[in-house]
Amino acid sequence: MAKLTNRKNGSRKEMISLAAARLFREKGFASTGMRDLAGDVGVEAASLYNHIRSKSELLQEICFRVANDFTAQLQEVENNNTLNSIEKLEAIVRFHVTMWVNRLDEVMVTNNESKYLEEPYNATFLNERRIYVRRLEQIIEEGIAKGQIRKVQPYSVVLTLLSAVRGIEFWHRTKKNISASELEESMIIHLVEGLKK
Amino acid sequence: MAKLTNRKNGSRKEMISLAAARLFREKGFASTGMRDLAGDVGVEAASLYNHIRSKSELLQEICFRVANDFTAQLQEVENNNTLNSIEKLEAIVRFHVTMWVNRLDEVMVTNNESKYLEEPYNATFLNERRIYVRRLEQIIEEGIAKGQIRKVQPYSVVLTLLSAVRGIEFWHRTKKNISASELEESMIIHLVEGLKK
DNA sequence: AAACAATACTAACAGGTGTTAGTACAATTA
DNA sequence: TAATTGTACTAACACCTGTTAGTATTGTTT
Repeated sequence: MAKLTNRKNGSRKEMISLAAARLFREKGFASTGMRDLAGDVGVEAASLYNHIRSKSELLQEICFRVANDFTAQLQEVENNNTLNSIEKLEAIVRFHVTMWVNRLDEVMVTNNESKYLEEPYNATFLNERRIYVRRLEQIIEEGIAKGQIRKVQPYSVVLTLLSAVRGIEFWHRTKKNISASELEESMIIHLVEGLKK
Repeated sequence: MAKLTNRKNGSRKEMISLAAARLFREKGFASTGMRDLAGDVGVEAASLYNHIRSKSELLQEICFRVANDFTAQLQEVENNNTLNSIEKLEAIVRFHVTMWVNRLDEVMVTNNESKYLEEPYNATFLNERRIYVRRLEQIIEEGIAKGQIRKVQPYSVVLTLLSAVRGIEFWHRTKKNISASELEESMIIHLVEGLKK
């Protein structure tokens, strides 16, 4: 029965994870009950435990899935030698905007609820984030050294870039005024253009 | 006994509110128990109710205190006719940075936990925020019309400005690399300078 | 000294929490 | 067909939640 069941199990678990991401975003991790989640999936709370190990596991999977996607894309950009430093930053910011636009639930949960990760996951997560920030700083430092980027405070610029896209959270509530691509272009101009030398 | 008691009561309540802000930020509103809060204040949970009406009331006071401070400062800037549009934006961003640096607990609670406000407070809060954003947009629109600001998407720029300062949250954990004033100058240059025509 | 108000305490409440045990049923595999 | 596996259910658990009632203690005001 292996394959069919695994497929079924997989899709069921995906449903649960998707519903969890939405609920964790809307109500917060701590305020989302297993009975809420079960209701959304259309099942009794106890039945969830045929598919997941715990509520915490759901949060772990969301946070590290998102973190891995960000890290993988950063790796790609770093390896792409056809891009100069500004173009690298632009590619990274565009990816962040895309993630916030297309995967709001997961990304917001990762940003706002990761503190509820149990140890050692929380420590691992914070460490990965620190390394991610450090790698972005290095791109900026390299750009400054090569004369492609203005003399700026790399750490401060990274913080600003990473946080600025969080504004997309509010855009999501009232999408009508401006399209996703307009938003993306506007943010690129505002955040990246000014770094050019 | 009115005055002395009120003073005592006031300071006791301030202590509770301060501890609440810190706990709400660290653990989140939902995960902060009245017994946690009481422990921090050095008292039994039930004793808190001699000073406050409910857990919700604590959140309300924090959120609206912060919201009022932001609104009051915006009012001042709007009324100051010696400032052009760029200078107005700069003053506003500087104030946001200062608030995030000096009153992190309250500001973060206001940003991250306001969704736990009970109705009608939640609706009122969201409405005030919408109006605040709208007023910032108007400053930008006016600056564009007067030729002081580049042609940008006002809404997108406001979202970016308001969210970018949230990066200060992470700076707070490791203040050592860069001072508050360096951070402020860096953010002003990155976020405001590029808007000049 | 008497009265009062503020504030702390203990005990208890009704309801909610994540999770486990045990069981029944359905579909798939041998 | 028989055995196996996945998945749903009900019932229950130990614990935690914000809050109230009732009471004792303290320090201040009349």
